[in-house]
Amino acid sequence: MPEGHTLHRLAAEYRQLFGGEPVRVSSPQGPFAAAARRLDNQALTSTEAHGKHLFLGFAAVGWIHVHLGLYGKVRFGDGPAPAPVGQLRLRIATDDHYADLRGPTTCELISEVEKKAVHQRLGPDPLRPDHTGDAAWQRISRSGTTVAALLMDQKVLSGVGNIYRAEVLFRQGLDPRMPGRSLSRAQWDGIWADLTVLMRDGVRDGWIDTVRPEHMPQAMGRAAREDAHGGEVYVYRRAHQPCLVCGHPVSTETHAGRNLFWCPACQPPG
DNA sequence: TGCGCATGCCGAG
DNA sequence: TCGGCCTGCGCAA
Repeated sequence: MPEGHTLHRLAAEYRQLFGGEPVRVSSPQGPFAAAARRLDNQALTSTEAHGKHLFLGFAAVGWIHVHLGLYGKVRFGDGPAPAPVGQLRLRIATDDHYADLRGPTTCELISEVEKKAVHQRLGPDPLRPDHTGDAAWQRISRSGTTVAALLMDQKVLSGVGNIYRAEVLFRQGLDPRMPGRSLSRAQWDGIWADLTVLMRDGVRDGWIDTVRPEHMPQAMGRAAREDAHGGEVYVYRRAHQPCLVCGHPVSTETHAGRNLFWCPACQPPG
């Protein structure tokens, strides 16, 4: 489930399992093998996430920059790592733990300067305490692009994917197709504040759960509501099903190549 | 068993 | 705006 909360969880888990100590680094297949040899037996000194980007810092060498894309996954395990199976891009291991990275869009060794350049092309991240929504507002308030597209533009705002986009706009009662420039400052502040809450919950829980208790269907047990994305949501992938608040069927359309979901009654135009 | 789709992103046109 | 891509899942056949 690679939206921003996933990467912040990964940064914390890599830090917890491997931080401060020398680690074995290997890349059994693929173009990262030479870089892995340079990192092998170096200490992992820091980890951080910005939006959907993960950075693993080795002070003596540089940073591993990871982007999971749509398919990438990290699996952590206890004990000595088993023999690698299949396409394994990056393994970090000690005698006690291992972490296997598969299928990422990006896994590269970069310098401090290159890392800065990545940060500079990303918008503020609601999960980073040192970020505010101001820079995003500067872009959004002057744009004729839809709010739906702006929220997914990582140069404007980082860490929000299709689920958080759909859910925050529902919770704020905003039509996803309204242009950024017709959003009020108060509405933007509401989006940013709500994203901060929702995404922090996502980091804490490991899944995206956005439905307020008063809207939770009584009949739904925990097992039943944990579907492909993990938690319970208002509109994401609930096309044609009744809105949990008003009962109107949830709408869907392809918008800029991605599936968009909203309730036309709770999120009216204008 | 194989198909289509998916929470992302890029480059070509 | 579209196709492509590194994977994994649910579903139909």
